[in-house]
Amino acid sequence: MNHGGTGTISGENLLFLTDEQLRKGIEAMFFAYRGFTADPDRILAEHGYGRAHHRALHFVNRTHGTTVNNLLSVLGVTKQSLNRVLRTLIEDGLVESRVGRTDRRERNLYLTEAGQTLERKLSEAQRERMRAAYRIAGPQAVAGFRQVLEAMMDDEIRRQYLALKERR
Amino acid sequence: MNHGGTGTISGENLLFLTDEQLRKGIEAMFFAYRGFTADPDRILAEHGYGRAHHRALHFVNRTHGTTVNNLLSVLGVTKQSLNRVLRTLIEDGLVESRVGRTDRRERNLYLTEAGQTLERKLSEAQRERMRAAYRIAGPQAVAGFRQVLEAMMDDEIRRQYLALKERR
DNA sequence: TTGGAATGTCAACAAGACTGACATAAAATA
DNA sequence: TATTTTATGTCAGTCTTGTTGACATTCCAA
Repeated sequence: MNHGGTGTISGENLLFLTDEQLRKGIEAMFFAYRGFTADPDRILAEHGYGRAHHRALHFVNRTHGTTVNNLLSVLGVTKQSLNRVLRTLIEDGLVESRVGRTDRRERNLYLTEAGQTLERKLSEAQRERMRAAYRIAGPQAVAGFRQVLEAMMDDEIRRQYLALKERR
Repeated sequence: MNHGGTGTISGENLLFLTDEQLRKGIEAMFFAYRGFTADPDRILAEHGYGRAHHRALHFVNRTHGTTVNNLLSVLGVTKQSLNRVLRTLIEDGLVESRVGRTDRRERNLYLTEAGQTLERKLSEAQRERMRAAYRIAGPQAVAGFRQVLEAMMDDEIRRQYLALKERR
């Protein structure tokens, strides 16, 4: 059985990919994702919302005026599922849905003042944890973190992620 | 507005932590987790199972003879929720539940042959994606990846993760 | 020996995902 | 112009997986 060190000397590239190393990565991903969502989850619960609402708020804020269809492909859920979430957010006055100018079938989505307030609160909590993790791990680790995550995405999703990443 | 480079020169440690950088990390985490679960999800669906079953199989395999209580704290769900999943796995002959020897209130959990077969199939699919991502990103990136993930966990969870990590 | 604590099971419910069917309005096209 | 396609929304029903509450069993310590 190979040792499991994370040496950087070339030649270890093969030894490196043991099932043990991979398993650790898998478990780290599982446990870290729990931490990743923990803080927003607490805030959402206070408001009677769930993770689905957070995702919608995040991406509406991210791309002001996005259409429902656009949001669907980013979130990777069905329109029925998204619609339920979106409807409550609109009813509660956090999201505004305007009929499209050029194509009146479309709905352009925007956050209201209240929506922006909640979104900021959620993302600030999530950023704070990410910031702490980044500080502990250091710049070089962060670069590696993002590289591995990007390589882990499905091709189609990575395309969307990269397009989104460059915006603004 | 600061530039967003991931430079390694010391002194950039502060510039580095812009909201933009943090947001990219957050979105990368979100999209990557989808990829992370995609392959097992497909296999599970064929068998009529969900992610909860995968998690149970993984950790029962990981720590043979573990108790229900032990599993609960690792998985972070209620015992009732876990019990439903566990019951179907036992009924389907993938998991065996033996009354504890020293404490007969406890149940010790084991994978059967069939359980091991499915677990291997699932973890092999997940490892394969992780392996591909690791290969693309390189050894140094992987080290950083794990460092950031570990820093992102809740303290209690990290404690469990590290204890689990050292096993075997 | 008895009452509390630990462990596990059963029942009922809720959130949020899914599919399928269908309605409406608008755009695109034949 | 008539027809088809597209974008969106809604209703109904199902499934997974989380929740709480109630309860049975077992162990241990007062």
